Amino acid sequence: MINNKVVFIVGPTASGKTSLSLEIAKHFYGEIISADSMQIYKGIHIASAAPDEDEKQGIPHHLIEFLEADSTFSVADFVLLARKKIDEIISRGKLPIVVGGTGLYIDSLVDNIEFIEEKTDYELRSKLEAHMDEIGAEAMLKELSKFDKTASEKLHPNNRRRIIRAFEVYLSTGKTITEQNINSKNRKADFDSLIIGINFSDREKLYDRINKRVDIMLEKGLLNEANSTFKKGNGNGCFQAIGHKELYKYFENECSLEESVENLKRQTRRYAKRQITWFGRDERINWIYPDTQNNYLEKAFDLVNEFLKEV
RNA sequence: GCCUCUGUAGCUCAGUCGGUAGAGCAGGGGACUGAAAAUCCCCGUGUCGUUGGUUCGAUUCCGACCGGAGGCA
Repeated sequence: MINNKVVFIVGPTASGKTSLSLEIAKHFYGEIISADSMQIYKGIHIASAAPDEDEKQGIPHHLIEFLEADSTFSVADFVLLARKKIDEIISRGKLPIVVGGTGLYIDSLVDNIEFIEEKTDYELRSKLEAHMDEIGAEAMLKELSKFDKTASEKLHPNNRRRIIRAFEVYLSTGKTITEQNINSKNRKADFDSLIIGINFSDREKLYDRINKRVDIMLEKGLLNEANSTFKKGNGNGCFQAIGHKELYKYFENECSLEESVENLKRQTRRYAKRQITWFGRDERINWIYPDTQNNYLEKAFDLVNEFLKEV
């Protein structure tokens, strides 16, 4: 009987996911699949904290730095690619380890969310954006309520992006986003998941790590890297990444380097907080705390061992 | 040493003609199904420097003391 088992490692940025995943990969004969919406891109190596060749320690890494900077990408693309990688790794008799901080990607994979065939229609999207600019978000919500009351009641008028998405789905498929969301959960994943979460009991410790990591990024040449994307960004793809856009203000002489760096650190801290909120609601996650458990690595190994023993 | 200004939320500061106080930033909580490192929502109790006095009642008025800034010698 073939065991279809996948280990997930999640947690906020700078919590130590990469090094934990390497330890587990070495110990359990695994390969790593990144579930990170920014590490997929080329050109932001430092800002996205993608592992260097020597950091990878010979462990195969997948879905890292393979997309051009301005390429569009979506959760649906991620799930498709990650599924393929999981199957490949299992067929090689190795353990797939999915590592990342993008909660939406992780959940969609774990819960086997089935996305519809239709690709994103960017033309339709910009038309809808223009339409919203004209008539306003409130009016759009009212229109939405005519065909999808559930969605319209859940959406806040300021959340323009999601209102537009609700229209996109309806106009391109004829089904409401509410229906689609229900249909997307018809089948469970055909693999078993163990989710390990890393977090710090003391948030300040995590924030310290974030601040220090940004300093290290600067030493590694973050300014040069950011300068190479400066003025190329169209707000899509990797240009949304925290790490470059905060420095643009400095390049434009709108603030000092120090202010830019402080802002960059703050944005990263806030991002970590959002990640903690996202993962916090998932009761399947087995949390480990490096700052208060000095045997946290053993604990993680135990979790994986037990998981692999299960039939 | 004397004079003036100042001490209110983690920070910068409002304010109360005496009825125990509120903004911005920081921070916290939450949502999340094709842009997700994105997008969006909600949240302000603090010995009003300390201590005496006046008062029914003081953070607010008066005195002293202790910090801070400036001026005169």
